[in-house]
Amino acid sequence: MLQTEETFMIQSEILCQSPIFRGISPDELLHLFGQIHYQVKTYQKNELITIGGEICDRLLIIQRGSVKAEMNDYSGKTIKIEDIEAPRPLATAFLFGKENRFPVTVSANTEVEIVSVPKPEFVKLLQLNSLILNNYLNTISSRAQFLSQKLKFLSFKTIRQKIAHYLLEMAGDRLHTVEIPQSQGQLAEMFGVTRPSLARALGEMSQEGLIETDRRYIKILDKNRMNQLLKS
Amino acid sequence: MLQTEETFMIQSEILCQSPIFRGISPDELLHLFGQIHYQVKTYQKNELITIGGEICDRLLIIQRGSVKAEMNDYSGKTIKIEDIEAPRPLATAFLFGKENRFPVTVSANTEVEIVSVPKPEFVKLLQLNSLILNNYLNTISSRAQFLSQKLKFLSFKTIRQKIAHYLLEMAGDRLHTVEIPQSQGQLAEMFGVTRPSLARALGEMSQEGLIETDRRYIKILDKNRMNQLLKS
DNA sequence: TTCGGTTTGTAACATTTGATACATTTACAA
DNA sequence: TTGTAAATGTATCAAATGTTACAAACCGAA
Repeated sequence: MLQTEETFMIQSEILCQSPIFRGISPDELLHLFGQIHYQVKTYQKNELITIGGEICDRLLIIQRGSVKAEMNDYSGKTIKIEDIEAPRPLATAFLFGKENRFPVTVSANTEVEIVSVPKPEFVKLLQLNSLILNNYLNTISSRAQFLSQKLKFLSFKTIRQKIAHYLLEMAGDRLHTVEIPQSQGQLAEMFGVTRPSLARALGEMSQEGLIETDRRYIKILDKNRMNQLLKS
Repeated sequence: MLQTEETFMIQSEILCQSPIFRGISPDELLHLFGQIHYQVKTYQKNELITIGGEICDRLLIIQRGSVKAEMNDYSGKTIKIEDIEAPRPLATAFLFGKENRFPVTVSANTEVEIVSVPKPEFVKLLQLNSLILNNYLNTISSRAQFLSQKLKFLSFKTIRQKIAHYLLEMAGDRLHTVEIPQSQGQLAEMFGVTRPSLARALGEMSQEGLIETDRRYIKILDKNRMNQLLKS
C-alpha cells in the first residue's frame, strides 16, 4: 500500500537547516507552520515526485532522503542535472514567474519525505518573516546562478574541455588526485556524452601525460596544459 | 568626452513599464525613488556595460536603448544569449545569492541610458512596496525559467533538431514563413555552431522537402516531420 | 548602372563523437 | 577461493560537425 498521500509531521529541527529557513529557531518555525496549511508526503525509492512540464504551484522541501533531478530532451533521453538532499528545497525558482512548470523530472534516490507548501501559503510565510524572504531571494538567485554555470559548462565543445573544466573545479587549488563521486558512466551522463567516448578521452589525455587515471581516481599531472585546453 | 559618469534624470513614465515596477504609477515611482540613492548613466554604442565575472552589487535598468548579453567561454568565443531593451532590468538574478558576479558580458547595441540602484537601496524599495517585491520575485523566477529553457535548447544534439525547435517556436501555430531576425551567421552563433554547418543543414532539410529557404525567409513545409525530428 | 563589401551557398577534407561490440578488471558474495 | 555481475578499457566503423576555401547572390553607395 502506497503511503504517498499520508500526512506526517514536519521536523522543524531539520527544516530550520534548510536554506530557506536558515536562522529561524525550530520553535519559531513550528509556530510559523502552525499559521499555514501544508502537507508532508513520502515517496518510495525511484518513485516520481515531479514530471517535467507539470504545474508548479507549491514549494517542495526535502525533509528526509535524496532525490535526482533530470532534464529530458525531446528524444526521450535524460541528462542528469543534480542530486538534491534533505533539507534542501525543490523548484524554488519556479513558484513565481510566467511559466510555472517544473523544468525537470524529479525522482526519489532513496525513500524520501517531502514537505509541500502551496504557493499562497508560502507567500504568507514571506510576509510573516523577513528573514525567510531574504533567504528565499538568496536561494532563488543562487538557483539562477547555478543554471548559468550549467549553461557555461555545456558551452564547452569537446569532451576534453569538459573533463579539464570538471577536474580543475574539483581539484581547486590542490594538484592532488580527484575522486569521481560516482561511476564513470554517471559522469558521462552528466557530461551528456557516451561512456566509451569519455573513457577514450580519458585514455588519450592519460597517454599525453596530462593526467593519470586509476579507475575512479584521476591525478592531474600538468595543470598548465589543462588550463590551456580550456582556452584553445 | 565620455558621458558615462554624468547623471541624468530617471523617466518614471518609462520605468513604471519595467517588469519590476509594473503597476506602480509614475508619480508613486518618483516618490519611491526620492527615498533612495541611485545613478543614471549613458553608454555609447558598443561600449561595455558589464563584464562577465564582475561584481554585481547594484540593479541595472535600461531606461533607453538596447543592449546585448553574451557569455564567453574559455576559448574567447562568445555565445550570444539575448538582446535586452528598455525598460527591462539587467542581472536581476545576480543581486542576491552566493556568487554575486555578472555571468554575462553586456554591451550597448545602441546608445543606452541605464538606471543603477545599489543593492541596499533596492532592498529598501522591496520593503517599501510589496508590489515591487512581488514583481521582483516574478522577474527573478522568469529569469531562472529562461535559463532553464536555454539549457533545454542546448540539449538538442543535432543542428537539425535545433533548427526544427527554433522554427516551430518562431512559427507558433501558423504554417507560414519564418523570417530570421538577423543574419544566418548570427543564428549559427546563437546555436553554437559554425555558419557553413548551419547552411548545410538548412540545405539538406530543404532538399528533403522539410522546408523551403529563400535567404532569410524559411517556409515550413512539413510540420509533422519537423516535430518527429525532435522526438527521434 | 557599377563597384565593393557583406551575406549566402557549396564543396572537400579533417576531427570529434556516437554506436556497438567485446575483452578485461574489479567488487562482492556464496 | 570462486563465481557472477558490474564497471572499465579498447577497438572499429559510421555519422555529424568543424575547418577552410571559394563562388555566387545580394545590398547599398558612388
